Amino acid sequence: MTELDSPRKRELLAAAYRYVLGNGLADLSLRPLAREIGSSPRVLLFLFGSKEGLIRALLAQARKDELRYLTQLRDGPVRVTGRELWRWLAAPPHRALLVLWVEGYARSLLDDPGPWASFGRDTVNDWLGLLAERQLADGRITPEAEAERTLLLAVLRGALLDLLATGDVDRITAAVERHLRTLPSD
Amino acid sequence: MTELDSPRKRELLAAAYRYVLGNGLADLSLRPLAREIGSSPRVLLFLFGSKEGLIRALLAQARKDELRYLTQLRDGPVRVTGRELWRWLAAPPHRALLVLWVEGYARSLLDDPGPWASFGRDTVNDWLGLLAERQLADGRITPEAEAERTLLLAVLRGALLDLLATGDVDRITAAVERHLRTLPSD
DNA sequence: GTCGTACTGAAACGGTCGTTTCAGTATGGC
DNA sequence: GCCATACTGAAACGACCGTTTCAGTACGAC
Repeated sequence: MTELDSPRKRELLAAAYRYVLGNGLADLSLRPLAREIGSSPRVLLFLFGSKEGLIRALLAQARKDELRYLTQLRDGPVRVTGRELWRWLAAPPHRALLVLWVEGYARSLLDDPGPWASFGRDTVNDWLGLLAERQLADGRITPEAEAERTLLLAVLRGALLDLLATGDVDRITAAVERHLRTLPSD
Repeated sequence: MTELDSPRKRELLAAAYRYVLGNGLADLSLRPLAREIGSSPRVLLFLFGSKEGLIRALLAQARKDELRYLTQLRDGPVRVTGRELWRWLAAPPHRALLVLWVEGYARSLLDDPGPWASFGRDTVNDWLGLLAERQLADGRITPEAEAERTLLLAVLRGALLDLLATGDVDRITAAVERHLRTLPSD
């Protein structure tokens, strides 16, 4: 029952992840993927058990990428954290990851059970948890803190959706900034 | 080149739309769909030209559903409009439509060209346009109005994402309300 | 009655899918 | 040398896909 990774598995997962960032998960199929990353359907199934197992591994990787960034954020007041989060979300190199994120999120709303099942809820909790820590560090444990962080998360997610569809960085950044100014700064 | 609808086409589109609201668009396939709505792949292709044509018609229907609601909103200050929009988004009967909406949005970020292509951008503009009208009616044409409506849209969309994944109506409604209170009320 | 338009059924076509079968190779420990 | 472990290639399997072919039926117009 061990799910431990072999070196080859890690290597192919990384390559598949790169492929998926460019091509999306929706129409992923083993033969084209394998061809592109120098492998074969046979090997992918051997290493990941099934296509579903591979997708699970890919989504876990996406969530890990996201979490790795979140946990390395410097401490600071919520307003500053929010600003840094938005800078990260709006950075062009992260575009592909975030499109993949939206795709996983959308699928998770309908595919229950399945490899996508808890993806949406999980990322909501990841982010809310991070923001809650920041609020605690600020000494803010008022009952309004939950609404505050839920709202900030909504602003960031909603702005991200807008950005991914329209690309209007300036318009959307101004809107995010408008909200950040209502937050405690220290 | 006429795209005019025949009665039978309208009828089958309505049935297919009902089916898709329950089953999602991602794995839609003609045979199961046709079986469920009492038709056949042959007829669907005859009427819609191709599967892509059918999907286009379904997405147009979803956007029409949404717009029909938006345009029948009573006039009023932005704060009230925002509150009514959230009430609509959070209403359980609209859940299926909104999940479909997210699915279309996600696909539109990657499927260019294709039936999904402009879905995301279109709905952003639908909503921003509506909010701009409300602001004008309030006599607000300040340069900050654009940031205000972009922010309100982000709040609503982000809150919707949260709601669809977690179902925590109370927590999220409190967050939305928190933002609405910062808006002009008359 | 004949014609055009709208719709339909059954079956097949070529293709892709995830997965399996069977047969390997390469490597390192003993 | 031997054996287990890790990985791989080629080919096939059965299922399902969107689409096409061919052959209709129903019906109102004239």
